[in-house]
Amino acid sequence: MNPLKIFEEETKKLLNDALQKLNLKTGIALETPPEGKGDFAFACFPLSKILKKAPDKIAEEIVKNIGKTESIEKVENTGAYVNFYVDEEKLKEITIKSILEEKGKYGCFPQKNVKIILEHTSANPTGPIHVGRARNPIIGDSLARILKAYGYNVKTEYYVNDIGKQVVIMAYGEFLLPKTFDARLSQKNQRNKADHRMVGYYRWANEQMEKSKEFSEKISEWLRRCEKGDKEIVELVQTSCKQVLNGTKQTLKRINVDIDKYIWESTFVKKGRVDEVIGKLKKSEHCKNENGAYYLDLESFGIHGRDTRFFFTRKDGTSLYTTRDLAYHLYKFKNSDIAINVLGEDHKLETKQLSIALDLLDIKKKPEIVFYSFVSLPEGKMSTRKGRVVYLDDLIDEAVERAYNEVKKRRNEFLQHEFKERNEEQMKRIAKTIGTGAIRYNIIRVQNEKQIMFRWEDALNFEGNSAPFIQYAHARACSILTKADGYKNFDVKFLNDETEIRLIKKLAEFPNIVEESAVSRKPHKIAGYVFELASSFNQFYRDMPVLKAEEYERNARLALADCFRSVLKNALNLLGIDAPEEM
RNA sequence: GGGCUCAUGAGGUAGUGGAUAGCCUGACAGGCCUCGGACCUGUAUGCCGGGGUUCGAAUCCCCGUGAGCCCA
Repeated sequence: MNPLKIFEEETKKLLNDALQKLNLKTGIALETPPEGKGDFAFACFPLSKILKKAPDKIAEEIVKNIGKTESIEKVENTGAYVNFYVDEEKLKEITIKSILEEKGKYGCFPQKNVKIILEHTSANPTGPIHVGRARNPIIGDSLARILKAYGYNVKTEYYVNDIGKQVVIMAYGEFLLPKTFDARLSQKNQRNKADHRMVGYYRWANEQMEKSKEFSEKISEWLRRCEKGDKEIVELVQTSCKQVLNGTKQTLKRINVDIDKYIWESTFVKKGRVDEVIGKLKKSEHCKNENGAYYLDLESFGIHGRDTRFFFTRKDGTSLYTTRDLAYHLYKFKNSDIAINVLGEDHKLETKQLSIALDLLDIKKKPEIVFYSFVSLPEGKMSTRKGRVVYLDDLIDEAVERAYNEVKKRRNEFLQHEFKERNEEQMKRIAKTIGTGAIRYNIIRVQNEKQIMFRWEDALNFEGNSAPFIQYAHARACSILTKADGYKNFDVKFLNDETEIRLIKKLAEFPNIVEESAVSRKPHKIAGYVFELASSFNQFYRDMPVLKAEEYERNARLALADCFRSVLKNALNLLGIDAPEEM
């Protein structure tokens, strides 16, 4: 249930009735007023023009005409605003009751029977995932969780680029340099993980290409054969890609990202889907030919300069990346109602071309794109080829290690009072929860389009606006509940402190936040909410003793703490961040 | 050169055309040492510049400046 919705509907109805009595016809847009001025507000400025009256006079008249109702306790105007105050007793009761009844389901919406294919990550399998692109799985996975909570049937997909120059370069490197090269690699890279091993071949082959024309030509030959579907080459390339992909999956698993399906680009060539696309595009009136290579002339679509010509075949008839991507999208639309792609900002032009080509193919559906900007280093953009990167694996290691040291230090202090045994296994688990949580949170809290400069001290921030701060609030609440050993017969009327009311209102907001975040496809809204929720709890925690309180207060406050930890856990779950019971 | 995106205290970041622009870090001044200090309170510093639309602009439009990305 959405507690606030009930009050919002009631407010709209009251307002509507009042406006009708005054013979006013206008849309009702409610705002959230600043603190201390109620819960919903209606601005009368636009009406003053129609009525030729001062807006505060109109507000006064509306207030006079507002009827009585159960849910709204008070209505008054401040200046040109009509402010509505909810009946707090009722709100408290509904909110606490909903949360305790629905538990993990609080904040979830009914199933919509709408299928979404959400493509994310889809990094070229030529090396480990680096921090520059780490936003992709984190945004994609969080968004998938949020959309599921909002009631969509979501399946995530990773599009594996196993055709194309980059993967051919890597495969050729591996082909030429088997085991002997491994020894050389291990000096630079101690991590025994397939993706970290394979990137060595990729880098080596790139160096050779720059040095030798012959080498470069050999790669081109392989690429041609690969694109034509030459069995031998395709298999070699796929074997290389699979190794890298295995490493990628492990890395993603470490940050709680699990992708439902891996779709191989080559399958669309094999199954003839790409040829179908090419055939249809050739029939378009915008199709032209230059030396045997086919392209679409996009000038009439408002694309100028060199981008006007969108090539979809080469001279030898083989397809290009975007052509194959078109075939992939036809598959997506066949299998879903909505297709969402999480892509780096470098794919913007390509996406535009794809969308026009879909029009020409008479496909009404278009993919929705969630773009994000890169995380860059102070010395420039990250590059796997140049070796100027911070790998996600290294960042995770560092974060988990730092978290472990913190946990150990704090536990030593804490255990002096608690006489508990220190458990190595448990500390490691907690460190993982904290370390990976910190990474996910620090990336997801910033809006996608903002460019982020990677700095170790920011990425590993454990204080203030960070995951550990939020997780700690959860652990605190859990600790109180464990010590209390249950509660019963609580009555919400004992929750009257300012900090208690504020916390309850925050809890009541949650379903609205999920909705906003899902509809706008902006996961960072959840991150903002989670922080505000934890802050509200900390203020309550400071002012209101729970365990030492008198029986009635104690029970009510325990119920509130219980609600808090439950909602916080649900919200963190939408971001793929674990909520530890101890830290 | 053309296109897309971004610009908010010292650094970082939120902000739905509407009320006093929130928050984090750092600085300074405090509280509490509690139910587990990864806490809480207060102070100082801010909407890139210039036009426009509007009763009202950080938010929308135009021009400029700077950064990122793409195409050449």
